[in-house]
Amino acid sequence: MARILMHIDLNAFFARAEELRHPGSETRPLVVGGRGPRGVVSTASYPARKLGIHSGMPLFQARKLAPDALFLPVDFPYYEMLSRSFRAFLHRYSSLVEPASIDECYVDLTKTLAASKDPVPFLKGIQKGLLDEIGLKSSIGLAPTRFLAKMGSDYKKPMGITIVRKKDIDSLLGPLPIESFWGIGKKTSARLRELGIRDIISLKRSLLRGEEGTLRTLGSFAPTCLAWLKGEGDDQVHVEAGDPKSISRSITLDRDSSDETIIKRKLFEMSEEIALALKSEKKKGRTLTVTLRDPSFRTHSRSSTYEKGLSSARDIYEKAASIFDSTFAGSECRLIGLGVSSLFDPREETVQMSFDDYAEYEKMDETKLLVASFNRKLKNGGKLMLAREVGKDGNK
DNA sequence: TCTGGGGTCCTAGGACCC
DNA sequence: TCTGGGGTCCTAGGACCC
Repeated sequence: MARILMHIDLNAFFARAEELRHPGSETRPLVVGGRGPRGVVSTASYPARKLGIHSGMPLFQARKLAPDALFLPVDFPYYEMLSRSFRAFLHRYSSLVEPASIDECYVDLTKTLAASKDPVPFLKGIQKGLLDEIGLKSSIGLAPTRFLAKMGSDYKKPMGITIVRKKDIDSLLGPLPIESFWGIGKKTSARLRELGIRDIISLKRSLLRGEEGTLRTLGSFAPTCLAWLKGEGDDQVHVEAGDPKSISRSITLDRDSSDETIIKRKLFEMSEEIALALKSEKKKGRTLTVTLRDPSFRTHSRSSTYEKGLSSARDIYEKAASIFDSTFAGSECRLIGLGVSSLFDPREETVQMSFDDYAEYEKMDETKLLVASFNRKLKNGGKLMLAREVGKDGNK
């Protein structure tokens, strides 16, 4: 049976959050942005957007466009708090709520709305509740798949409600510019435009015809795009947050530098933060990557993998410094970054086979050998067991 | 005074193994 | 001896999203 999914997006979330604690600011342009001489706009309020200010724009440009706007620094802990209220609010309507980012959620409303002929009043109730109780503005998409629900919530902002039924895909989404397709960004849309594909319906037609250029441009994404535009594809809402795949920190220096003491101090600070984050996730990381952005904005990275994994700030820093010394020493640096990936849970790690283990291994029957070979492949993900062994070990 | 920061996923080439 | 063919892991870079 078709599912009924809602995607709900908080409109200009950071800017709205600041309006709530700066009474009287709602009618004037408000810009939330980073610090320092190289800061960029994080979120612009709607009045600020009217002046041409948008996310990612350097702050000095935004100041030129709107010298009288209210410029405020990003305050993540405050937005996180509002985001928690937002999610708690949604849980009143469904137990199946999946946060997609700090300001958006997917909600499975199949049970709630299956019998409903007109879901609009229900959705308006959600919007009104959010606005009255928390002060947040939202837009909503309702559809049978995640992609269509997401496209729906983007269709009309702020405070929009868009229902994307399978039969309405072409008429509703067809005329939208190719840039608005979720997953197709600047580079790909520019290439598609060169092929004459300017809107979503021409993309769909081109995919249906199997045109070479389009298939080549989209690569492995092509079949997914076509499925999405047919109303197929992912319709699952995942309640449990997945484990992180990587943890990283980076900092853009106020001005370019090749000063080793400055850069190494940054590496050290980032090592400490990463170690802390790893600890709270109860993870270790096997691969360490040092990233450097040069003054011409080109990004370079060097990574190294350590079989036993890294977790302490000291280990991370020592390895990071050695990677830096061997490849980037003396380089002029705009941004320095550090990250760990190939994360694993050390408690689930299978141990190196000892000689005794090996003797045991020799005596195993064929099924056990198969299990053992699986376990060797499951490098960082737990351990496969024979059913009859499960009880023996206590749990899992 | 151009262009933040934290993520995910994909690609392509090389090493290594069977 | 003109050159196999998977499969997996690692690395570097890129596209994209919020």
